[in-house]
Amino acid sequence: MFSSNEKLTRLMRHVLKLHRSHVDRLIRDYDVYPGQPPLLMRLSQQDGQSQRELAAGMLVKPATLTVMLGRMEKTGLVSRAPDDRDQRVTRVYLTDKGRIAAEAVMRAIEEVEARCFEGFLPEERLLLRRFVLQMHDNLSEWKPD
Amino acid sequence: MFSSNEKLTRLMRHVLKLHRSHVDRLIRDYDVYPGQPPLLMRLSQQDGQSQRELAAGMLVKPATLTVMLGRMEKTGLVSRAPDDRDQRVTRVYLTDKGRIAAEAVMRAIEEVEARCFEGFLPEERLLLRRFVLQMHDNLSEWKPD
DNA sequence: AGGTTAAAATTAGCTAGCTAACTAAAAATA
DNA sequence: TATTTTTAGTTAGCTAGCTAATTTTAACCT
Repeated sequence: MFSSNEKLTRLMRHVLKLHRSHVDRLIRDYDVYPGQPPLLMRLSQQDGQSQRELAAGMLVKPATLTVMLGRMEKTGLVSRAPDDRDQRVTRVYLTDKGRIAAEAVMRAIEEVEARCFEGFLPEERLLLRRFVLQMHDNLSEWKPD
Repeated sequence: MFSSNEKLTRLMRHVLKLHRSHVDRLIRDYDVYPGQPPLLMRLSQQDGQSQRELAAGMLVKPATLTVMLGRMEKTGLVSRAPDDRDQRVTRVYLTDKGRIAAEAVMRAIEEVEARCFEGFLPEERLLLRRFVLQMHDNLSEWKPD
């Protein structure tokens, strides 16, 4: 299915697509849509972050988050409240429903991740991480000529 | 920036995002939008494929392609014509403009790919491919319990 | 203090991807 | 042959992501 001159990045894209669709399937009953798991994870690690902080942590643009949070507020997963000190910033909180969803998401991710790296030795996992980090450094240090 | 308990898949997602944005930047002058490079590459390898074949090769749903091709027809990168034998199938062809864009895309991808794997030994590349293939197999053989 | 600059969030408008429901043509079958 | 089933493609409606422009509030600076 994947010939050996197939670009590795294409293969990686496909793997991540599978990863995401598995997670989606496992949390289908929680009103959580495909892009939202990372947000729920971050909020359950630290509740009440500003949208800017969340966007930075999720490597996503603030505008993307604005729309996403609007939807999640509507489905009752999060609530928003302005910061006391700085009226510009909006802080985001998990609702009870959101907390339940976040735990389901956490379990789902752990499960998919475990499957994904089944058969990997610990040192292979480390090596893989080193490779991906090197790819990251190669691409992020690259200023256009 | 990426703590060692950060999920590896998240890191991979970020790397692919960088990869895509670099390619986008390099082809900015050819009316080619982010999802279109894979399509142009496939068509330049074999012109006149059916939409179904293209969708399967790109690992994308046919409905996605319908919309995408509509846009690309409008920007003049591709043309569509019904198959002679089977009136259900639509075949897709590169225009002259599309062929020029496809070559630019090819150069851009090669350039980014080269950057991405700079400093990798050939055997490291192979090892990485083996890892990613194993991830792929782990996730695609997984039938939900 | 008052005017300017910077920062946080939103809005508008686009592309990409999905699912589900539909149409039309070909193939299979009774 | 007539009916049913399968296949290719489209349409509608959604989420996710982006950029660019706008608004509002805080910070800065003379």
